[in-house]
Amino acid sequence: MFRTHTCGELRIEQINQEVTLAGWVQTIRKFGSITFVDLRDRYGITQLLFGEDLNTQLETNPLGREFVLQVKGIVAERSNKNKNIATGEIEINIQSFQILNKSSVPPFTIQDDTDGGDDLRMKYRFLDLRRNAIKKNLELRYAVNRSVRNYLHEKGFMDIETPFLIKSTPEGARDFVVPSRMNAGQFYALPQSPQTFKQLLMVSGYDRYFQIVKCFRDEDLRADRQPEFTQIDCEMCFVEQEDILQMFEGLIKNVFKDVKKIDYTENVERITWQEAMWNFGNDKPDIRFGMKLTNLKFPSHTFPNKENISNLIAGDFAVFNDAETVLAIAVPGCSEYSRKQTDELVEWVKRPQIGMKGLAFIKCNADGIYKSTIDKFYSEEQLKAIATTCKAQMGDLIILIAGAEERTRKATSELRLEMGKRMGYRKDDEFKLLWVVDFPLFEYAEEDNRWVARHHPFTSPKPSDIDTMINNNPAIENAADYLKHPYANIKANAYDMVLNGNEIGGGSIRIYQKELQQKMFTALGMSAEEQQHKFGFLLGAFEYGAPPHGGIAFGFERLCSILGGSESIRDFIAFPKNNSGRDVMIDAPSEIDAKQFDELQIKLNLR
RNA sequence: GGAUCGGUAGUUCAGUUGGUUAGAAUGCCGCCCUGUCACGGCGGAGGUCGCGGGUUCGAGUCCCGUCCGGUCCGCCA
Repeated sequence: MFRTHTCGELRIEQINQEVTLAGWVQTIRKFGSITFVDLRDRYGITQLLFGEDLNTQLETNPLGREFVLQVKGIVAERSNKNKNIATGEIEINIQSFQILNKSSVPPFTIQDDTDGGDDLRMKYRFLDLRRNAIKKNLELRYAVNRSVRNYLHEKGFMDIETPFLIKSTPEGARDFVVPSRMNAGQFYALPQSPQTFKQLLMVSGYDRYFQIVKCFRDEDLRADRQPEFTQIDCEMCFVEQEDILQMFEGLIKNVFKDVKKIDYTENVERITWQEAMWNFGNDKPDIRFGMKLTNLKFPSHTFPNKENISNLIAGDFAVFNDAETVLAIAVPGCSEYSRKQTDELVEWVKRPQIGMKGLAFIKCNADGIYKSTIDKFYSEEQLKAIATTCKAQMGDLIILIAGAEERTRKATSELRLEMGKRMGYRKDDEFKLLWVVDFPLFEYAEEDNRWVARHHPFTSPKPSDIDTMINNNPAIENAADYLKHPYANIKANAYDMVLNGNEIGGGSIRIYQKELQQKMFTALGMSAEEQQHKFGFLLGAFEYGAPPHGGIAFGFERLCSILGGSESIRDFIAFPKNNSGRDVMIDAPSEIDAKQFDELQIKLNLR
């Protein structure tokens, strides 16, 4: 037998047993005639004791870090126990050992707090993966995977694989393309998601489908974005939005229970997209804390059902008077902020990523005095009225931001998150789920002067908006007035699941009637010929008894990273790509042989 | 496409207004050490300061270009 036990399982109960272990040398501590070696494998670390009798053998066969070792010995109780590791009460008195393989000195230490930088760790990812920190993340990933599979299996979902070599559809993200040798001059695309296939499966009657599946998008990357990533992709027939929300908040709650031992019993809060934008300036709000935005001034067409209260800030302050939007947040207990601290916040919003020109502050001092940077323009009564509207308490610091609607709302949202972080309201071990519902169906793409689907072109409008969609011409005469077009207010049967301010999943009830789907494609500027060419297979399928259906997809790595309390999804991928989409370990992408080009009948034309 | 930060020993970093022989920690090598577990002690080796050009008596340090990496904006239905 190669090994009788792993390096993580021996305890005091196994004393005096003869065991064989195999693993990697973590550290060697030599004390004259005796030598301690920590032997590591996936399961833990066990201390080996090499006695005096093995010294000659160790001299001819010296050990080094990361050597692969097989040892035979007797489990013994330690005289000095190590409470920090699970096997810390025992050690192995080595009788014989064999070096199974040597190792070069690793370029960084294989430890929890490694000395290796990101770049180096990616290049030697196979060594990085030996580290506990990464192993723990992959274990978490597998635990989430198992939990999801178990839940969906229990609910009658069926895992069906869909193809990776599919047809390119320029709608949405940029496709990765794969040239076809047998069909020279033609290309497959790698799927951005199995969207159309899972809808076809619904037409086929597989009424509960799921897949934990790779998706590919050729867009620029971020810490939380990889060119290939995994989705938990689900679809159901004969369901309404409510059925989906119930089913899949159940899924995530089950993951909390299985993986984090958290009993998430409360109902998941729901908020409309418009309320999210109004209260948080963001369609994926972090609701672990309050600090909601106060809309002091805003363009009326953005929130047609909201009352404008800009008279509250009427006065001589040109910045507010000229601004399209003025928003405020009340930060609890920060009225004592020094000039230096407020200046620092101003610098923070001036960074190009935020791009605001400045901030105004009102300090609601504990003694009931309002002290502000805009005292010159507003009376004490006005400041008090603003503070009341912002629901500020004594001791709060009100921060006011003014500017163009979109940018200001975004900046305020960022500032809210930043202040939430600084105030310690965003704890890694607190989890708050949220459904954001009733997204707009369309977005306006200025560069093309046309509508684009906010979610995707298969998303159905709210039943009450179907007539608006069918009876109106999508054409926009005046680009500046696109918000006045009836399409701007059409709401979709779409929903996102948000966890701690991160979109972890999104989906919709789909269109299942051919005519409505055609109207949708037309609205997106597709001619009848284009529709047939790109999506003829789907429109055709809708002629043969397509059932009402809908679904959702979760970003698997993102979910794992939030559960693991990490910012980066890379730590949850065994072999991730870097910022430029490179795998620095295998050095991909790379050039291909002239022969390959020849077979594909492709000629490079690099610019 | 854009902004920004970084690149110095195997590794992580420091390096002053431009000025002698570029340092520390850790790792590595050698010797000593029978209870360590971040072992300890003594000694040693280890550098194209990313690359190219420029300014200067003199450049790790200043300037220009370039490559690589991180973060962000645009982009990501």
